[in-house]
Amino acid sequence: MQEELKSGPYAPKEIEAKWTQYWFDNYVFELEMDPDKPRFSIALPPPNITGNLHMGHALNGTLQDMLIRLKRMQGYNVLWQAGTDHAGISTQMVVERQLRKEHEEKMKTETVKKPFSRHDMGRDVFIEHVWKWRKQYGDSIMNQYKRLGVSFTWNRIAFTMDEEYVKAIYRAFVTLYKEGQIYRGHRVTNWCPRCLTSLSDLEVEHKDTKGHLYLIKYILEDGNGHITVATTRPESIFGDVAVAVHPEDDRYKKFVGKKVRLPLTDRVIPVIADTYVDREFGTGALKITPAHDANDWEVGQRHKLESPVAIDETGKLMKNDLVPAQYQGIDRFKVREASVAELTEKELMEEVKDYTHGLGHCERCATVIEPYLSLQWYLKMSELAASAITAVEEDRVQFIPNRYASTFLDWMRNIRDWNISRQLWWGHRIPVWTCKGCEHEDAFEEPPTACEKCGEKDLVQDEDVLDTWFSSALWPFATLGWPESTPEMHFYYPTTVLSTAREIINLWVSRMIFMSLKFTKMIPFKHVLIHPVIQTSDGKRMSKSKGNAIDPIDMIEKYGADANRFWFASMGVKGDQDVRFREEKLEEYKRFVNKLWNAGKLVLAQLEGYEQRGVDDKKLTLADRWILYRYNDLLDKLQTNYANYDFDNVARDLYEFIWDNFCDWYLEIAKIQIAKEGEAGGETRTVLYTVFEGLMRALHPIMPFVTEELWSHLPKSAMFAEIDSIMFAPFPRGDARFKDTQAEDDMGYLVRVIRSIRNMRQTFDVPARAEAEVLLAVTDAKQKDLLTSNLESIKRLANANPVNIGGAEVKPAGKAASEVISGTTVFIPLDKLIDVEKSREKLVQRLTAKEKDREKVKGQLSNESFISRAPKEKVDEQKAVLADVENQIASINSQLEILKSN
RNA sequence: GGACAGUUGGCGCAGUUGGUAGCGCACCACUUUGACAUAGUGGGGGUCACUGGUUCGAAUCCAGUACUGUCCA
Repeated sequence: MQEELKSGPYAPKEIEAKWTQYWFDNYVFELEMDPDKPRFSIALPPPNITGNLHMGHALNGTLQDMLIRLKRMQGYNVLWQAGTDHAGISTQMVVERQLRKEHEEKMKTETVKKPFSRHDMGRDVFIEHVWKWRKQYGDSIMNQYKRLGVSFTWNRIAFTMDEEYVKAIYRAFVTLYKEGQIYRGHRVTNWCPRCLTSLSDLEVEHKDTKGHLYLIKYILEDGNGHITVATTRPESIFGDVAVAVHPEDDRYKKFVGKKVRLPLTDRVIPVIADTYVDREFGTGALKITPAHDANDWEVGQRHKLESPVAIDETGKLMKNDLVPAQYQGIDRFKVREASVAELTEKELMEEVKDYTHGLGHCERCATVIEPYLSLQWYLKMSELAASAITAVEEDRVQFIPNRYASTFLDWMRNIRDWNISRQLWWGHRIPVWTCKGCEHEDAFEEPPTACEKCGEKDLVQDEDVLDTWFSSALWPFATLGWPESTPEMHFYYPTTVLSTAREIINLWVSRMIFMSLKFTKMIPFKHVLIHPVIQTSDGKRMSKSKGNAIDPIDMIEKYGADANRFWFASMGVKGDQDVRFREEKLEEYKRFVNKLWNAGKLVLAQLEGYEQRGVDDKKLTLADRWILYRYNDLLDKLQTNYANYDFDNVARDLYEFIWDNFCDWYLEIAKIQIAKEGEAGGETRTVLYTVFEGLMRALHPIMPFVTEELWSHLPKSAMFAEIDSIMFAPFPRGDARFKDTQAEDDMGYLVRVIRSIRNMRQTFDVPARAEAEVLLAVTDAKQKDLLTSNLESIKRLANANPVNIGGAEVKPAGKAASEVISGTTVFIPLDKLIDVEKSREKLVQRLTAKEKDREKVKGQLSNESFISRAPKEKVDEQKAVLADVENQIASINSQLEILKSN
């Protein structure tokens, strides 16, 4: 890989393609299990096979990759288990849509007349089609991940429908079934009339929807008046079995036990009392429709009422005795309109109020959920939830940020039994068979050939499939081969950290915790990182349907993977719950990568023919000592910040070090030093090498491509002889030997002197190209020494020449601008001063600001309580500040004087 | 309705034990010197949402209010 380093600006596309190819060609993503090494493992939240890489994936992928690359470099054996999820509903919808389209094409040309139905096609044929689709498109998201540069353990990509994975699911199901934890129940569930399946509570999205509250009169059977019932769903009236009031509601007490006539039909139903009724809501009287409302169903059970179904699974009114003929087979929303008209006409509608309420929608297709009475499989939650609650309460599983632990706990403590069945074909079919002979029912890991009880061969398998989340709940251990006792399982389980979005805490994280505790007796991961959600630049949720989603692949094309990754890192884990996407940020980090690239070119040019050796402390200049100190300080901070998952600080510290310290100051001074050292060479090139080479390794987890490219061109010491990629080079650590706060102070002084000269030059409009004459009056011997030994730097970085250093008596003959820096007076003679007015304005402005500062500090120092009660060091500090401000004011004033006399 | 967050220069954000408010973009001025104009240098710009409290001292701690957002019901 040693062709020439490309000249010109950084070109991410080529370099990314080159190294991706290299990494795959060199099998760098294979699993290693060295018993002597520490372990680190992450299970990637498996993306949906129908999905494309979105911002959330890219952000989460970057954060995990940073950890994986860091740990790999720190000598850990790492496993990053990636793969995809079969996504029952989504995939079935996508394939059905495709098949329907093909079918409709056929309808145009052929004699086919009937519209598409998967039922006509048959279950087996349909599933074959889904598999075909999965083979063709199911891995596209994994390929998109490659563009981001993630270092998955690529040879272990898993899928929730893999043969081995399926075994885990059936083992889990059968175990729970045999323990009586899984049961079949007749319940009102969330039903999607479009997807024709039940959904769990979490797959229902509550959206505030404008609707109406209808106040409908239910006439008493005996003709003596009526009860007005409030409802949002008049079309469900045909499924009513009672009117319920609160037992202590004085308005309605007298009606309890009487009967009312159901409007629009002749049926007579009782008035019952139940504390479930909220007296404040509507009129305080509720219609009870057990088959179409989960709460009503509970009321119905308590009062031993029937549960007649009035709306079918497609959302149309039933064709039965309950429903008047004109409404039978008509869609629920049409019937709502029509029945409202009819009620109004018959003067049974007392009032229609505008009413906004949270209405459940199918998460996948946005259809309004129809609560529907049906037979479903449930997993009991009380026992499983208890174990997960304990694990989090005892901090065995920790959330980061910690506040999400309570989100988790609140949900777990109020959890209801989990509906795990879906009326779909794509997924893991429920492994329960019923004997046609004796009706004996049981669950099996392998399909049974004959009834255990009566020997009958004709057995029928349940039609439903399992909720996709049931299978993903096993992800961290099923991917490692459970229930088999595999070496991978022993080596890498429990995983170290799970990184995901907060919206998935209940849906997935909690379920992995209790499933893992149940089946492996271990927690699935120690830490749960919750990362922010990326919104649009105006703070809206990105969604494909709204068309406002940003495609991360487009952004990688435009700005490069490294720039994108750096932005993701800077968003980190903490901070705002929501992060707004702004393309300008990518622009900024693209420039940052380019800056690094150019710095790299300079460093590499200087290191031509350089042979690596250790730093000789005795030969170091101030700038050398300073940059080594800063560099090692950076490494220490990286250590801490990575340990705390403070990705944003990791990114910020690197950015500041590279741009502000290394490029702006050290590189500029290094050029001067190298020119001076000549061919013989001093320590500059060693320092340059030490810092830059280490920096590449320190930066690699965030920006794998540019660092790999630059590092590959650096001369290597023997230590790296066997290492063919920076990703296996050791992550650098701080070295206490380079801690040098004296260098920090001295360099700070030097920088301030240089800045003072630059500032005065521009204040007094000294042309940028002209060298300015500078006089430095310095009394302190050490300062004098510092200035003398760094004279070249001052000259070059402030474009000053000649620079004369003298004692307190030094003073320019003519007029001069001056400023006092830590006791040193900086003079610039101003014989050829250009624009007096402009300079005066600048000085006056600065004076005003300084005077404001002075008043502030003076006020503080004249406050007696401050003097007496604040710590002495703080008081002294403020006194020093005042003296400094006074000095600066005097200096500005004297400069104004100079202008006056000009 | 419940819970949790956020509110700092035009925009996006840092600010970890309370002690003269920082960064990036944008803006103004100067500079195309041999890593980089995707750059360098200098500069302007904020009573830290509001109210009250604790303290010698509050962006920082406490209470309340307003607005924004997320999750749950």
